[in-house]
Amino acid sequence: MYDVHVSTSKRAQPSRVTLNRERVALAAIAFADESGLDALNMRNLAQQLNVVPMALYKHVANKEELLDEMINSIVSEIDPLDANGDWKHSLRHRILSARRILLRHPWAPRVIESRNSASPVVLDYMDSLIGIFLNAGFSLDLTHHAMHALGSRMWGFIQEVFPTPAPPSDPDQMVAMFAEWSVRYPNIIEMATAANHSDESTISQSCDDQFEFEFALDLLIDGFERLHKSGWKSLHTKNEKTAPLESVVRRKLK
Amino acid sequence: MYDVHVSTSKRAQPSRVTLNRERVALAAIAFADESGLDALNMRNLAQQLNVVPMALYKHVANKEELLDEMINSIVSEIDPLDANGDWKHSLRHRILSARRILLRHPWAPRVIESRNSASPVVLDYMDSLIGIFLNAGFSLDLTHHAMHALGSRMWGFIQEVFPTPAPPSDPDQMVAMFAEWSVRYPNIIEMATAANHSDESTISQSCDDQFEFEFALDLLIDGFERLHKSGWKSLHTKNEKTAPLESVVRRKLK
DNA sequence: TGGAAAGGTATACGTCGTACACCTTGGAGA
DNA sequence: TCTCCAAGGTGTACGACGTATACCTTTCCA
Repeated sequence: MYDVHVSTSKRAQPSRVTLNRERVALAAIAFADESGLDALNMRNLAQQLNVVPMALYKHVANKEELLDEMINSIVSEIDPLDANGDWKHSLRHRILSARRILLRHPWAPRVIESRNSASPVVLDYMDSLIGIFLNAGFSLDLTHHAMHALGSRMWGFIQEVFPTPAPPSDPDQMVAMFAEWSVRYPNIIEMATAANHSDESTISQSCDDQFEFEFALDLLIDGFERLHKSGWKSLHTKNEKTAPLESVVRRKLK
Repeated sequence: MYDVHVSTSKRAQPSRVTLNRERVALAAIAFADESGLDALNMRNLAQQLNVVPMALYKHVANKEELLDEMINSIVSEIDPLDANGDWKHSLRHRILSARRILLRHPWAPRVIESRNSASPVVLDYMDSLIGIFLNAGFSLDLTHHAMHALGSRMWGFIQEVFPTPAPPSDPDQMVAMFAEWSVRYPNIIEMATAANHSDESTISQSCDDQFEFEFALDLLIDGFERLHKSGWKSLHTKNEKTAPLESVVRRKLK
């Protein structure tokens, strides 16, 4: 599987120009980049490729698989691991590379979150991140918790839930809204308008997503480092039941 | 708006049993809890309420609005802010309360992430979290970045992206998979089976989501505290353009 | 040269959200 | 008491979408 363009011995490449799984995925990515994920459906994509909708099903089993393939394609663009440098740099670099790619494909977070199992390409990426921790001497459990703590940030994004609505364009309405919000949501308003109240503050209306991302990422990474250096171990009570995978495998192997 | 059950002076409550926005939302929540979000559609929900699908549209404009209302309903269950106690406790308590509610409604994260603007109920909750920081003396910009850093965690969840697939139930297949993965994803396997390799480790196969959540939450909260105590200010270059909301309001008000 | 496999096509079905026109019911004002 | 009207429920139908199924076409190897 996933050997998309090896030409098998059974059959050479057909001379006729033809679709394949990769070309379909790339077209889908381009289409989603341009027209948005909601506009991406099998009919539109087929039209884009000058083909009838059902033709796509010769290359992907269904739409879910198409979405999987789109994610595979962009995940494999993430910068490969550079072995040089300390773990903090490697980790940070890898994650920020993932982020750069996601910024080019704004639909990707939604698609990633809707997947329900990881493909080999995705597992490769996760494995490499885990490897960064383990090679730096992190304990297995700290590594485990660190990966969870990164959450979707390890994919280069966090979902910004509930963006506050954009202020209305009509000035009168804006003033009305401002007045109402000042009473009902005083803290939101205070924070949102901070840029003009204090020269020390750096918040602006259009806040810098990249900065926010790195702020949280570094907070976490520094936290990991501190825990690691202090020899942190979780006090978490041990779950007695044996891990099913491991136990069965042991039985079979002996 | 949102005055769902005030009885207007124009018309008393009809004696006939009748639907209203709230009953529709509650039925939708119950249905989604029981049958999953995918099974929630207007036809099924109508059937649940012994009513024809189009009847629902007398109470919600469309399905999106129904989803909004479902979120409103569960967000307003979050424990109210307790003024006593220090900010860390208040913040932690509020967020863990949100989490408890989400655990009862597993569909909620997906719905929350699909909303594209915050309702008043949701803004109330955000305002109260911001208030916790500000009342503790946090600077406006640190508060701002802290809110972003919490990300979806402030709603009591993080999306667990790409859960590794469950091992196959057939033991032979499981062994095969284990062997393959050990080669291709050595770090994942090492971490996943850590529980059985070391008595010091506390990782088990079914890892404790609640622990992971609190681990990351506390890591962030401790980070916030450290930055606050050290008088942290962002070095982030100031965005010169004036905030549009604020500037227009100032012009109008003077 | 034949035939099978790969790849493209045509038609059609089921599910879903929801527009639109309609009917029913129950109180408020005459 | 009658009337009317608005709130609320109904029935039908349409368009968008994913995709099953059967079919046709091209290509290339045996």
